[in-house]
Amino acid sequence: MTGHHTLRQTEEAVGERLGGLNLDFEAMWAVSNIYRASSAIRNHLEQTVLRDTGLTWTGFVVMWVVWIWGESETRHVAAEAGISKATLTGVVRTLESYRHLRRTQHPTDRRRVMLALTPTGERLMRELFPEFNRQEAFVVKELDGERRRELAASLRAILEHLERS
Amino acid sequence: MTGHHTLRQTEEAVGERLGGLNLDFEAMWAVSNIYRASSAIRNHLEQTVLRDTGLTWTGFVVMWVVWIWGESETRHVAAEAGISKATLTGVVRTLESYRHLRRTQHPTDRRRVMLALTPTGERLMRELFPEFNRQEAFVVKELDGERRRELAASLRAILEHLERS
DNA sequence: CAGCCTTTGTTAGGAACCGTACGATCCGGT
DNA sequence: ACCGGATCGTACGGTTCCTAACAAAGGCTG
Repeated sequence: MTGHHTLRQTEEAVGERLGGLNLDFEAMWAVSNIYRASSAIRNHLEQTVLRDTGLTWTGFVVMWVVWIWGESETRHVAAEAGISKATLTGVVRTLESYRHLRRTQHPTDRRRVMLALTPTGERLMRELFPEFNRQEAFVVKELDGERRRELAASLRAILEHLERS
Repeated sequence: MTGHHTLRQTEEAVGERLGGLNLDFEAMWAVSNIYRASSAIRNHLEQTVLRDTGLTWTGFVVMWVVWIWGESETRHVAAEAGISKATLTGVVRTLESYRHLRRTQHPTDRRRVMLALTPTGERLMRELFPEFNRQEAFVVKELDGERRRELAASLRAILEHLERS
């Protein structure tokens, strides 16, 4: 699970290797730590909450989006889940085979496909999500409320900036 | 690229849908924003820096690790890059076919495989990385130095906490 | 030095993932 | 009504990514 090197050792190695170059190290560490943290968190949640559910990470995220928003068009779900439409097609096929999700008709546009949870899927999310949130809380346990809000706000600023560009 | 909903709309929908439950919303937004930001940043860097290089994101990360650390054993590279050994096998095969990377023998243990950049790979990283770093700086442009450091520090705390557990 | 346990990287199979191309459908102008 | 362009979800091909099973090599204990 944990790598051979600590984060501090990596930072030292980078300093030695790139010390001569004119780089923005603060940006570098902010960005690379976002990526590292994201991977580590995803791994943690997969190993704890999702381990025995038969759901993949992406499958869970898709279920979550449909749960929060209710019956939705596929393109919204794909955008919200952060995956492409093409990927969603495959994921939905898997979730449909588990009877967690069903595809329904758009009321007026016959090209579009809507997604909705089945009663089974609804029950699954109702059972799973509290545990998921407990593990989310575990992940940020070392940060007090103020730092959690600050973290979320900084990330939101990055997201909004990238969306605008 | 940008979803149909804004982050704020999502937060409202979650509030309506989950308002009744006893959840840690601050943890939830911190964690989900880490994941969203990570995806958005990876997309941005793929579209800008990596677009015309023939490198995938993971390929670049593997190259980066070998570049920083020098000749390394595969298991270290996999851990540092955040991928499994099995995945690394495939990625290395690709990078080897591009002549960016080569596999060498471990001095004493014949099971182990070492990875090193070729001169071509070395030159590629030297050319690519400054541009990569420029785009990293663009990503965090909206955050001042203090908030960048604070962001990196909070993420480091999360990473160290997860590593310990 | 023989037997067993551990550790190594690879392979195999399946899901996720993307860009691209496509057929189906919708819509605006005529 | 029709025809052009825009938009929809899906099929396809290729890569990434994982887990599980594996063979090869090392290391330990007797």
